[in-house]
Amino acid sequence: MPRKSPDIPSTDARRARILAVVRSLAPGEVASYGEVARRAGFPRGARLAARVLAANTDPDLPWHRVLRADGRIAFAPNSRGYREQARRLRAEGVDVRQGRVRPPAAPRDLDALLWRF
DNA sequence: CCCGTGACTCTAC
DNA sequence: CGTAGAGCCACGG
Repeated sequence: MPRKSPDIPSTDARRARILAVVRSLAPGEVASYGEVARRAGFPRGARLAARVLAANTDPDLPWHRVLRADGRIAFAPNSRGYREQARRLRAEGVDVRQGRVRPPAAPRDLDALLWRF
């Protein structure tokens, strides 16, 4: 018999897609919860991504490469997870300052680029 | 079924 | 930079 809703992926399927994206992050590469969700196909699934990580048990999952949209670590400052995440990121050469990862600098000649039109 | 609770995000002040 | 509110999604009571 036909399935009830073939179009909307089950919660399990969503969880799997989210995990796949997180696992695809290379060492030293970081992404926000929202970005992870988007890559997995869920434009508004930031909270979903967070939930999936919170429930994860796989010790090999690179969960530490996922941060808030502004580059800050999501855990409460100085909490267990906070310190652990900062430690893991630095171990990969990521620059973490005040619980925050340096955002990519804008191109120096961005203005020239825009005004050249 | 309503309601509270997050490893969230965006927009307005 | 900081706070407040609203939207968002899955879960558990």
